Amino acid sequence: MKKQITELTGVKEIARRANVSIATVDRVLHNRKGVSEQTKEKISKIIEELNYKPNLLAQRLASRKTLRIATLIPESSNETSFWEAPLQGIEQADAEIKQLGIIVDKYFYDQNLIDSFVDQTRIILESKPDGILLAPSFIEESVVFTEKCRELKIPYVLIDSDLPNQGSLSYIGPNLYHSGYLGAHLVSYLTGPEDKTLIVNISREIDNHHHLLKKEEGFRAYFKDHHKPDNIIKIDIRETDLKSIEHQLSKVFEENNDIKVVFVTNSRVSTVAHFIESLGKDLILIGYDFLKENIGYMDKGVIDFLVCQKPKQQAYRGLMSLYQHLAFSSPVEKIYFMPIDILTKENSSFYRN
Amino acid sequence: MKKQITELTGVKEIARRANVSIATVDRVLHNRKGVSEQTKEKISKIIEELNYKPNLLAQRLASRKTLRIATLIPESSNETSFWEAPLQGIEQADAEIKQLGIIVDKYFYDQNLIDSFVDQTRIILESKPDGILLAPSFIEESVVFTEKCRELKIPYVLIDSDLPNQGSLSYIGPNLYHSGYLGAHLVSYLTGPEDKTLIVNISREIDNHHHLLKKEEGFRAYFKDHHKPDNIIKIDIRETDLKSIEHQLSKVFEENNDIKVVFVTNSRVSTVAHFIESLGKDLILIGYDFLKENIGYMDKGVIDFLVCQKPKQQAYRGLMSLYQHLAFSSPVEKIYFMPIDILTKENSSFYRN
DNA sequence: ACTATATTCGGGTACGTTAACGTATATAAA
DNA sequence: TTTATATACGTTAACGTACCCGAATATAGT
Repeated sequence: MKKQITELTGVKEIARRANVSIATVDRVLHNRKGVSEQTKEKISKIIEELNYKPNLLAQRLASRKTLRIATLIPESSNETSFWEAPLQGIEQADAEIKQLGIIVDKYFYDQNLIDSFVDQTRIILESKPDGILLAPSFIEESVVFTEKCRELKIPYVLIDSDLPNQGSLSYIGPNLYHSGYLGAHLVSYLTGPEDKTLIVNISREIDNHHHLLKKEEGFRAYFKDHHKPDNIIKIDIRETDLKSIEHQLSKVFEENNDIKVVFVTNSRVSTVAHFIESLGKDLILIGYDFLKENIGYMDKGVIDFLVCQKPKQQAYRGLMSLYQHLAFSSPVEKIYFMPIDILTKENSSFYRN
Repeated sequence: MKKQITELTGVKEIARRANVSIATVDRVLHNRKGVSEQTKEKISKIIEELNYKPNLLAQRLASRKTLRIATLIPESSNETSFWEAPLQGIEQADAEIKQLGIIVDKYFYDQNLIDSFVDQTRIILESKPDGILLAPSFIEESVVFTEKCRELKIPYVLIDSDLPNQGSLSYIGPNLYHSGYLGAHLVSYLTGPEDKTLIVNISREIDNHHHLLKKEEGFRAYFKDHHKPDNIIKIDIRETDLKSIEHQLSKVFEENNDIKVVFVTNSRVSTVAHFIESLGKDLILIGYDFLKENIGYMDKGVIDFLVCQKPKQQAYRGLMSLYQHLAFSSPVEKIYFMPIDILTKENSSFYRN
């Protein structure tokens, strides 16, 4: 004897009301073919009326297919540990959805080797994943890659930096311009009219240099917009080893002794901190990203502010929205700008990266 | 003919290996009685070996019981819209888990009427929910309530402010002391040795005044810890209407004309902003919370910084961890301090409350 | 030895959905 | 008309777990 505790909703109920079998209901739900226009309409109407929402549990359970998502981000090098955070985000998301029939394949490339990026994209495409999470450091190569994805109808989500007009499912990351703008806003509180500000870009040409340029652009725009004198000096350092950096910095400081604020446009601020500490001057130092090294210098009082954009969350969110999209075809925000967080010595210990 | 695509794990496999029925395995898994020591041990061993993890989807699907969670927070009044955000968080979580067999019952109390709080707690207890999310504004009454919850073995999560040592499942909210400490840190960047700072507490006695005191404590502690002269004036305003506030403020400013920074210890900073704007002085104003009114004054440049702790997230997280706990008995962080976010004119539009 | 009761266990249905497979009917081609 | 072929739809096993119900066996009481 079957006890029917059946809800008043669900495919069964729809089928009952429409006087058809659940299979037919299923067909219109997934608009597969094999249903006459007439019955299709009838069923659709009932679905509407009942405001039917499928039971996600049952859906995933019954659907035998396991989804595969590939992730491609830089490996964290000994030069910067920045990419540890996104990796953690990926791993957290992985842990949460693996029990739901999703497999996450992680791929990495060397930020200094374009070829490694291209290689990995090839391997990924061969594996034919259902979705891709991508940190597109190399712009041109990424464009090529994402075009192929679109051909193959593989949805992809970008994190950390955007490729405009490339039809990604979503971009999740910073608004670089505004984060620079914010940096300048902070600086404006901290400087008098005589003080000079030094902008430091540390990056090999090969990196996604535009990242830094966007920030600098925002930074300068602030002073322009507020009609403030921008006593700004700028230095581009193209060798990312400690020695070159210190060498170049000391040159700048010899030539300018009225620098009050130093604004470093990326996470390599800790090396600058190292230099400034040895300099012994009382400067204000602003940089980017919640890295152990940086926090260390902030706790010591060498770094004053860090601007940060939750890299771990970016990756986590990216994977999750990919999952939501693939598993339940739920809508995804096309652009999700991360909040621009300001870290100081006094709130960094509460920060969630 | 049954096609068995059976995994190598799952109750079926355990049953097969142990040479028993799945019902018996189920008994062991939920350690219900009705299994001999012998077979119990045998099964347990196999479970261990296979490192069996139940399929959460199937588990929830098969479990007929729907969980009920009650939430109790202040209603948002016309004096402050602060509690709109937590309510949004509750609603978002509700939307996400309602399809998973969870019912969320929302209750509200008037922050100015203790009785309304007590009434609601009584009603909640009568409804015998499986879990409770609570914003415990009234300390003593909340203690009484949570004690009853413990007697009835109903787990509860606290948000916004903590009841120490009350055996809650979790506290999710600010670390008030540190948020005050951070405020002082910001102030220290913005003041010279001669400048005075005004602390403004706006709150009826009936509110959870300790909230403000904790912040003030942290604020003062900063100056002490850093051996800075604390040119601090403080004012307690016990009438929360605009008129009283302006009256009291103007008195203070008449008596002190060297005030440089104003630190308001809660979200009512917008009323102070209104006053300061009319005053026409170039002061630095720091306050709390991402409210429309406050953001308005920040955009106008009257409020310089807002400290904020994601009230929406607090409620969302609280409900979700309650759900995770009840549905899957997953572990819950006992204390989850929210990040202490710094908002300025330039990053507020990217903020996620 | 025979009933009464407790203990231990298996069979089987249900949760809500998917999808393979089969059947009936309509339409077109011979 | 017969046969092929597409179209429309229904039946049913399966996903992995929960738990009711009853059967088999053991133990105790007379």
